[in-house]
Amino acid sequence: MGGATSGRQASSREAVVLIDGNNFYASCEAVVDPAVIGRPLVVLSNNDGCIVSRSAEARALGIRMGQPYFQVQRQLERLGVIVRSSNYALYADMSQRLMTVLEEWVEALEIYSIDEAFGLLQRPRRTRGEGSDASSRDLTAWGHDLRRDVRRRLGLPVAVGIAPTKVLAKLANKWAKSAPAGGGTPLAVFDLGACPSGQAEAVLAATAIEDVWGIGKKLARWCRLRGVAHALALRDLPTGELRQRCGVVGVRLQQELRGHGCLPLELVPPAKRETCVSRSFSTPIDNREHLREAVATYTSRAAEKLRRQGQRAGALTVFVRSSPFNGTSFYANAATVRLPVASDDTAVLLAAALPLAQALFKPHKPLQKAGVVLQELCDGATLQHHLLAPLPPEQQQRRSALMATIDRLNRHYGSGTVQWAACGLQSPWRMRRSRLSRAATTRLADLPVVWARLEG
DNA sequence: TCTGGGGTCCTAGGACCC
DNA sequence: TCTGGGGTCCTAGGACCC
Repeated sequence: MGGATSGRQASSREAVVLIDGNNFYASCEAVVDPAVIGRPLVVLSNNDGCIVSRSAEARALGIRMGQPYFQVQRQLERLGVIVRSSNYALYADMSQRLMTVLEEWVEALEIYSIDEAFGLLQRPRRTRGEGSDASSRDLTAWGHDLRRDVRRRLGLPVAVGIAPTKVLAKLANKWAKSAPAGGGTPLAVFDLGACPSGQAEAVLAATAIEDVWGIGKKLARWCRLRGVAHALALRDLPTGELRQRCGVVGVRLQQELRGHGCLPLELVPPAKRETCVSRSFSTPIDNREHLREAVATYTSRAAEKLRRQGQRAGALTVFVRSSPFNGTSFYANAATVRLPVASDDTAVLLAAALPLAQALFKPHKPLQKAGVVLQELCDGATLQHHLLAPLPPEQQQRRSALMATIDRLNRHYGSGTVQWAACGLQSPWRMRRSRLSRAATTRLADLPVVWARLEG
């Protein structure tokens, strides 16, 4: 078993708060290009594949999340919707700024994803003579202050959900963002923990089972068949039955719905167990050389991530697949190698990955996607010297210094400034990002690189 | 023509050991 | 002769998340 955990559970006097960015990617685009404020805008996934974020105005036009772009391209043009390729450098930077602000507002913060974080804070004690209204007003007012601060400093809209547990905080946050039954604007801040119990139950009863955190497609279908249509019914389902179908995960979820916290806040992100880089190709790959280039590119990106995380990999998997959509015979395959000694050296990882790419390629099986997964990750500081090490210690140190220099150059002058020859240049399979926003909050040096790609 | 990417956790079942 | 049963480790696959 692992060592000490960094998790922290809310005490009975504490509240869990979930803060997340509304339409985060679309909102980031509006921050760097105020001309789009108030206009319908969508952000596309990698390769300009699907819609992954919509401004409120785009939502109001009935544009659906996850919809393939090519299916709605015409419609978007007709409606005058602004379309952006995803700009992860921008979103990651805005995310970091957001988290920095949030840290000032809570006692402990768990960064849960690029656009959301859980926090812990003390629930104000009720003084004599005050009803639940007073306590509610306190944290709700706190939430509105926080929203104003984030809006003023970053230009981002956020919603705030407050409750005794994480699952309930997610639910409260969803409630805060949904429009009230009679119409009107959403609350933006909602404190479930301050409601009288009848009112809290009404909120649970109004939350569709599909909207409960932890209930995905499969479990939602089972719940519906079982007559469990909303969060309240799930909360009150016999535990034995839930355990049968969903195991401990389901039981924990139910406990959290009942207000008994069993998902602690992870205050220090746990070390990654694996790291993956994968992409779909802009055009299918039907040639061995291109697959080698793609796998080399993903491997060197994965190696960079590994070094940034301060880790080494003990095993490496390459996977490939054809398109699942075009009806012809589907091909998917993967191969794994163990490294004799865990490594974070791009050259070592390339030497392991390229033969796998070679072996996985099949003529007449055009590939749509490939990826590299680094596994059996361990702390980079340990395991420096080993009897089986391929290089003597002083040469290993020179390799590490070389990697660090390459990483510095790429960070400073833009990704791809220094790269391995095996990665190829100007290859036809590289990602499509035809509508990338230009403005960057990150380093100026990134700008020429972006432009060069667009013009090339 | 064109349908995202990167993770985690849990369980079941087999191999192996004593 | 007797052919048990519990533990651990590993892997594959399923389900979920944003």
